[in-house]
Amino acid sequence: MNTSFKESFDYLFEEELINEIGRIGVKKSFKQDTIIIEIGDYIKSMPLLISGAIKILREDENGDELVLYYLEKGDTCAMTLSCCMGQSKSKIRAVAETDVELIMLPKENMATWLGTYKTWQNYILQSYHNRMEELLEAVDTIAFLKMDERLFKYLKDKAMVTHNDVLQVTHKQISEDLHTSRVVISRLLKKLENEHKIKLFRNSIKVLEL
DNA sequence: ACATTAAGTGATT
DNA sequence: AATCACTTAATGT
Repeated sequence: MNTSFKESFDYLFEEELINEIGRIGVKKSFKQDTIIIEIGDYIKSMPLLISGAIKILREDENGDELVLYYLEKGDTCAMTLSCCMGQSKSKIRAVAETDVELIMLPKENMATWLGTYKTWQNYILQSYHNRMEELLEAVDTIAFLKMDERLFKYLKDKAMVTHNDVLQVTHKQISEDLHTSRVVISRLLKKLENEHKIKLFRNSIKVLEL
């Protein structure tokens, strides 16, 4: 396999495992905004994220979306893990937030590796732990924070995963991610701008306070 | 020049 | 916080 992969996982796994992943894994790329996993998909392999960021969404019966959390380099998808264990379908949608590179591993291997590689076991358990934390954070955000705080957190998160304080996004797109209306977003963004936390442009927003 | 899309705003619920 | 109705500004054809 290639060097970008090693760089990403060097510090996580022993050499043997790295080599095995290199042998078995299949590298895939996704362009920005493409859907990587759709709700209802059966999952036959699990992804390891090498570069880029992935947005994890939930959707209700009307097709309205809500962003749960982001995945970054070195992360894997906990939904995939639980899908691989059981035989259930994906209950979330994964969309490439930026251009994405990842390695697909057949689900058969990830089960056997749990026994053979200590570092792998650690990684999987740790991933579950992290995802769980992020999920709780997402619940807190939705349940306890007001819309303006949610919005600012959303902007900061987005700036974080893209490593760019200038976000290429319209008010309408934001309202869809946060499951609210465009007018509300426009108003709150205006307020944030007056508080000098952000700067507004057409089709983009610069985050000033990170 | 005209149509389309993004964004701003007051009023109402 | 959501919705309506309307305005203004930017951009594409």
